[in-house]
Amino acid sequence: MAGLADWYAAHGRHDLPWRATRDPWAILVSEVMLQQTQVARVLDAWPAFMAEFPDPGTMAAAPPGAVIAAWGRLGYPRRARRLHDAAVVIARDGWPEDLRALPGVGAYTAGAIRDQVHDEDVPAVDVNVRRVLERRAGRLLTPKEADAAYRRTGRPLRGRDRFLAIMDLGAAVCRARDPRCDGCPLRRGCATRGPLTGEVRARQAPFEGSFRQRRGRVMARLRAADAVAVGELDAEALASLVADGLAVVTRGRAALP
DNA sequence: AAGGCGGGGCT
DNA sequence: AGCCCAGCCTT
Repeated sequence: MAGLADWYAAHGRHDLPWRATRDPWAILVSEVMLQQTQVARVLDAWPAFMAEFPDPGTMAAAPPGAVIAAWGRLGYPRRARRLHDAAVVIARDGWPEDLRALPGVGAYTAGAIRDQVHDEDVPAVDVNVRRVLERRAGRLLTPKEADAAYRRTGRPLRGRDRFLAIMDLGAAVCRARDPRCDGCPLRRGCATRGPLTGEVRARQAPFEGSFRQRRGRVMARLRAADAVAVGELDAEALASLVADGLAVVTRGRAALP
């Protein structure tokens, strides 16, 4: 069986448009969009979004609401709000040494950007990478253990290629459901060769009828119009959006900030 | 450590 | 009718 490097060369997602650039802004946008959102949906949204906000200065000069509107139905609109906040920071101060100083950028996203932009070789463990590492190890891993396992995986790949190869393997082969172990380049040395016993994921409450759905409906109204009479909207959901900086209310009318 | 936060595609 | 998704932030 060929190694991970050969598998990645043949089966990696080399078609994804944000992989064709090393522009940190373009990659930051893609990573934030990809937080808890499938690749296929980001693929639909990223090009037009980048055309509207090609650099941090352009986004910083726009009101947050323009970014929230452009975010569309990607979900978790607070990501759009934080991305605008990040753009303001970058436009004013430049890129911080520690990317986690940017709103909406945590340990994973910071590592993913460093790997992809500068070809650094730092662990970036998302749900896909974690699944690969834990199944290979045969047990659940703490964050520190996962970082150590990451460094032992995929050699001689390093940096950007190591990150993307493990990521793609997790998405296409070492899948959450129905893993395709027969075609896995890491089969040799894998402890489980299948789902890990006790591999559980926090289950989310049903969306139908939820407060999240109510918030989403108000967001959709605000995206579609310049302003909406407060009386037409779900008051609790609107208050929650205002608290998150996703809506403003002036003189009885609600709008994007 | 746990809970909140969209929305859609796939089974 | 669930399951799962390139997480992050607050409590």
